[in-house]
Amino acid sequence: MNDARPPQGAQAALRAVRLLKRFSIERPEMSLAELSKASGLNKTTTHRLLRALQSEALIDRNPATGAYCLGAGLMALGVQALASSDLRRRVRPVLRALARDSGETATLEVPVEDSMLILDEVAGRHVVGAAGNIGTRWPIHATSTGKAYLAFDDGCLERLPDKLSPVTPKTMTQREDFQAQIVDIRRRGFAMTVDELEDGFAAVATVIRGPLGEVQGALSIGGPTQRMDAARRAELGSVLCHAATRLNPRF
Amino acid sequence: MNDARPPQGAQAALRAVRLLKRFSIERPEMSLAELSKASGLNKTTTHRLLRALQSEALIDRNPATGAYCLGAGLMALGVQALASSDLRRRVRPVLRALARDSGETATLEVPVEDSMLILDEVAGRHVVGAAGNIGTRWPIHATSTGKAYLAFDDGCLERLPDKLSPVTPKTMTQREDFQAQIVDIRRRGFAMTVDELEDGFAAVATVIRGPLGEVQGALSIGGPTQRMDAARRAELGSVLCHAATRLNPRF
DNA sequence: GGACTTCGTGCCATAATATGAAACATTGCA
DNA sequence: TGCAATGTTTCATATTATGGCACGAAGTCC
Repeated sequence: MNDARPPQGAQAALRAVRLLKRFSIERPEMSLAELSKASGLNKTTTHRLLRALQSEALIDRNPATGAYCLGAGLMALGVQALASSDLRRRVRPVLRALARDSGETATLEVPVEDSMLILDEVAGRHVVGAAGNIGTRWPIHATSTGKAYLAFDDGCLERLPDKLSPVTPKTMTQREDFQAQIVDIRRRGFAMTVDELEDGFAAVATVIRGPLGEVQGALSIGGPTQRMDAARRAELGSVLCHAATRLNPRF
Repeated sequence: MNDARPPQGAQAALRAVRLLKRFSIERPEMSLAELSKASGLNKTTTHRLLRALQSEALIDRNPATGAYCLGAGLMALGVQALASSDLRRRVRPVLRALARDSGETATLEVPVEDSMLILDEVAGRHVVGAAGNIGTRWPIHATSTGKAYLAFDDGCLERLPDKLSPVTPKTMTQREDFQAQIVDIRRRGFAMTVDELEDGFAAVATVIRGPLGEVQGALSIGGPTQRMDAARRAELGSVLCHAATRLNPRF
């Protein structure tokens, strides 16, 4: 939906944002040199941008090591963003119902860059893989929600990186394979992954649409592959589509 | 702790960040003209920055109205920031214990700009005012945690805005009043507010220190003023100080 | 139904702004 | 003690961001 055309005349702002995005769970703290090298920016430039971000509390420093890390201001902005989106609030009760009725874990996800971000999650009855995964991001091509986006959101294919790295042996890595699946997904109304994101994990997903028919997010139900045979996937997929339809303000 | 010296040579980045901060709960969506006026930036400049932010998914647009709002990328960054700070993880069990033992609500807060941000919260036994306040921000001068910061974090006084607007009739609004309190707070080891943030609400708070003695955050216990007479406040304050000490890695 | 306002967007000359090489100050390591 | 790596500051340069202006579209008021 929201394509990202290459802007111009805001290089510094872009660079600053990209610096922030360099941080990850694996690397929550980075030195100036690391950041500079990783982002390809001059050391001085990096330093100046970081200083600016720090003055706005988006960047903090470990007082012991002097390393840079994400700051409290970002937490505030993130929470603000979460609170602002009424999507989460609207979908919350639906997630509960889905989790209750299916016994599996239900999630609400949106695309960010080339991955799917878990916005909200309600664990199912079965206590298997369910954990606080809110905020986790998975490759778009290895998730059921990602596939749903690819099938139903025009222009989402551009989000797919050129190189599709496999997460499990079953992960789809050829762009052509998607073309075939997309037809099925559109006809069926929902997407699925089986052992493609994690071995032993399967999920079904579909998209939520807004008043103008634009895609606002994706719902999924997922659980152990054993419990998710073809018949059950079809059943859950149908439940999912029904829920998504009721979330559409046009109905 | 982290003072914000005026940076230079990163104007564009700063302006972009400040645009993001213009959004609030009351105004989750704004038009270009509004943002431009509110931030004092030229319309063209505002537009260019917003475009850049949008391309990075920090800004999104309401497809129906075309209004700007905070984007999913910010949620991702915010969650990332929350996950990165091990502060929350470390303090979580302590909050639980505090809430359990006292029956009141315990929070973990950090300063952002001129307010205190609730990073985490565990509701007490009594179901009174406890709600999902994580992400809420309160004026630094009207909160117990804010006072604790003012007393124990050098240079935090600079965070105090010149004009201290009263939140309730009891809110302290004179800078001089703080000077007197700060001495008491330092000797006592914890700060308190009674009916200053909300009528009928009282709380005690103290700070958590890191390995170098630097202030990392603030803990609070709060509840209805009726239950929080002077004796109980002293008792809870003592409990709080004990908990804060145990959180210090030097012990 | 036409004149007017307000909105987002594109263009472009200007100079203010951000840039990066180099040098400096500190700290940790050999 | 010397070496290497770090974060930090300075400064001349031109790249980059700026904002005035103009355009098309959508909405509003007579």
